[in-house]
Amino acid sequence: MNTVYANSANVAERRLAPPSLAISNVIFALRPSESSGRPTLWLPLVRRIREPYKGMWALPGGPLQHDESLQDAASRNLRDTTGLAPQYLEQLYAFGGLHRSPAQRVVSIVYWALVRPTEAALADESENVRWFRADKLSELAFDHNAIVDYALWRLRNKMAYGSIAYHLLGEFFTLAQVREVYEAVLDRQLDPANFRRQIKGTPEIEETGEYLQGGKHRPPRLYRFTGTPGLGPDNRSTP
Amino acid sequence: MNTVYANSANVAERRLAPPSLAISNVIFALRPSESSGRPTLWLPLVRRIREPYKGMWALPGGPLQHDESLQDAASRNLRDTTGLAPQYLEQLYAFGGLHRSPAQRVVSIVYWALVRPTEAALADESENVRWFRADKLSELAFDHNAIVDYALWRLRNKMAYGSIAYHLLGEFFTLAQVREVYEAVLDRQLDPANFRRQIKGTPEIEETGEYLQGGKHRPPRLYRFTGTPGLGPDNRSTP
DNA sequence: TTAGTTTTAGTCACTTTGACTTTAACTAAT
DNA sequence: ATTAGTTAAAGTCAAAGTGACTAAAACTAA
Repeated sequence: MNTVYANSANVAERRLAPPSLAISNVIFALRPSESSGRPTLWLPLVRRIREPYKGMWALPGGPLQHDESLQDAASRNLRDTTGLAPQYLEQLYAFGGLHRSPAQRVVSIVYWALVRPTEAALADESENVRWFRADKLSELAFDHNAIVDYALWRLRNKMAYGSIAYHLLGEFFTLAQVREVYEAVLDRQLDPANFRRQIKGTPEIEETGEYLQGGKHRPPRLYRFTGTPGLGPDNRSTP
Repeated sequence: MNTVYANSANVAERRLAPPSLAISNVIFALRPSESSGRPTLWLPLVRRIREPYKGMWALPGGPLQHDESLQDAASRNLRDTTGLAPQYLEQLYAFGGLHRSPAQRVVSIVYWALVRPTEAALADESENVRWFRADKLSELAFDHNAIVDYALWRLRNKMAYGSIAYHLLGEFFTLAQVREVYEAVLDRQLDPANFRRQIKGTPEIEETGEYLQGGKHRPPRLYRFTGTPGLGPDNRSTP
């Protein structure tokens, strides 16, 4: 039942504050690694400016406003903290352990997002907002390391099945670029020829007449993704 | 404090109150269909005894207590309302649309559960708690029809990949019984020979020396499931 | 004893997958 | 201008997996 049980709670329980509700975001984007130059996964974090965990890095997030849905809250927070409008946004999980935050009980509904590299390059960065490599994070505030781990697990999972990699790329891309996304996320090399065969088998990938010029070698053909984002219960309107 | 808002009779004030947090459960179990006798999916619903949606059927659920995790709250509610201790319990989704409940904003964190038929048979049933066929539900309270639809989608999805069907069966089962589970959930016939080949290929299925006696035909061998439940972020301790 | 039914094993064509080879098309160096 | 080097793109081949089907084995009921 979804009704509020405020009346049925006994006095002792009523004195305790109800858990507060917050939204957090795990935002993935590709950036070239400083060392190899190959694309790798990065995510933006914000520095906490108050207790608890003051000074530590944490996932962007904030309280849920009364007039916005969960998804809207995630979108807004994304825009507010990083200036990003994600290409892909999906609910990850609701974290509600008892001791996630000292003193106050917080239930965090976490979303995960994918943004294109062009957008990620424009993202606000400042003293208190910075991008980090997703696989080389230091200790974060709260349980945010575990949350990022789970988001990475979901990303790898969805990548292996669904067609999600394209949301990390621009509108036009080469098949080698798609392969680099897979290699970055799955963290292993893939055979170029076999990978190409598989990708070309998916109907959501469309050949364009264009070729990527300016490279050092044979110019690769450009492709376009014509599919739609995934289908959670909130956005099943797009079939 | 929550009582300030909850006791307020003013709807406008309640709109501004922080959303209240509730837990709901979609509980699946197999029961023989009245018509065909073949196993089909059923779930327990509770009748609402107060507004809103008074008199209508709804998913079991209730508020989140201050001293229990989300998963614990789901377990407890399951036990309280139906007397069940599920074989499988996993978070489904957090539903937080603005108008899910009239007057008050409610965010529901929904869990879904699988229970064995032996347990399901023992479940409490009363004037206000009854089991219904999952594919023949009437109009439920709130957005609970959509929630059940999504839970069904997840169940079918997980069934197609992971080894989850066994949580709807007892400790020992025949391969034909496993096939019946798949047929009930996926709602299509499967070739017995090919299905058997596939299931026998999974390492989590163990042959026992026992055979199911008392049937009308050749006695089938009994098997046992040796795998572990799925791995959400909350229960990744079992690898 | 026989007919009927389910369990269990096996066959065969077709598809998919991983490893590998070959050719095409371009740039950079000689 | 030619050649070496590199990537793009297509193709080959064997192994593994899948769907449709056949057939034998093992039981009950008539």
